[in-house]
Amino acid sequence: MIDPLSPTPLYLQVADLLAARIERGELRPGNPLPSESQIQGQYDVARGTARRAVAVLRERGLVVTLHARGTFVAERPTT
Amino acid sequence: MIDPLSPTPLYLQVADLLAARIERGELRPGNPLPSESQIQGQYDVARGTARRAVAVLRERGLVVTLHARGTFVAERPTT
DNA sequence: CTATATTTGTGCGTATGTATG
DNA sequence: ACATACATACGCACAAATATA
Repeated sequence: MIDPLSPTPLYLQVADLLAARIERGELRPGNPLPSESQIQGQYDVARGTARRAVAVLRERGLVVTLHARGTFVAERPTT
Repeated sequence: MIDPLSPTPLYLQVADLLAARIERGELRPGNPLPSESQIQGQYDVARGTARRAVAVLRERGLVVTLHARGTFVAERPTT
């Protein structure tokens, strides 16, 4: 899954794993993403790394984050 | 403003720019300094460079840093 | 209304690795 | 060998907003 020795940064590896779950339809629009704390535990990374991974998905427009509520899979535009 | 080609290290250039803002009264005693992240963005340097710049100001007694709170312009001694 | 737990947001502290001059 | 500078990644502490008992 995650390779700490890979030249690919951990936060990118985590981001890609989460993105894959979304594209696979395992996480559907409106569904909550795992919390930072859960990502931390599931992938055994620091919270900062989990946060950065989610930030990548946000920049890609895949998810939307609400303060103190969570991060959710973005609704895809109707087109 | 900042010259990456200058023989003067970046962290010193940044420190001097911040010190100038303090001496100019633009940043007053008690006011928060820009965060490391903000310095990073404003001067387009790495976080380590921003940190080191702030460290210089701390050594000069211009600012005080509180863990997990921030860095603040030092209150000038009454003399 | 109060208290607690959860989750995101922010800021500093530290260590490691890489590259350059 | 050394100093500078970048990036990544770990951690701690606290604030702010939300949800729930």
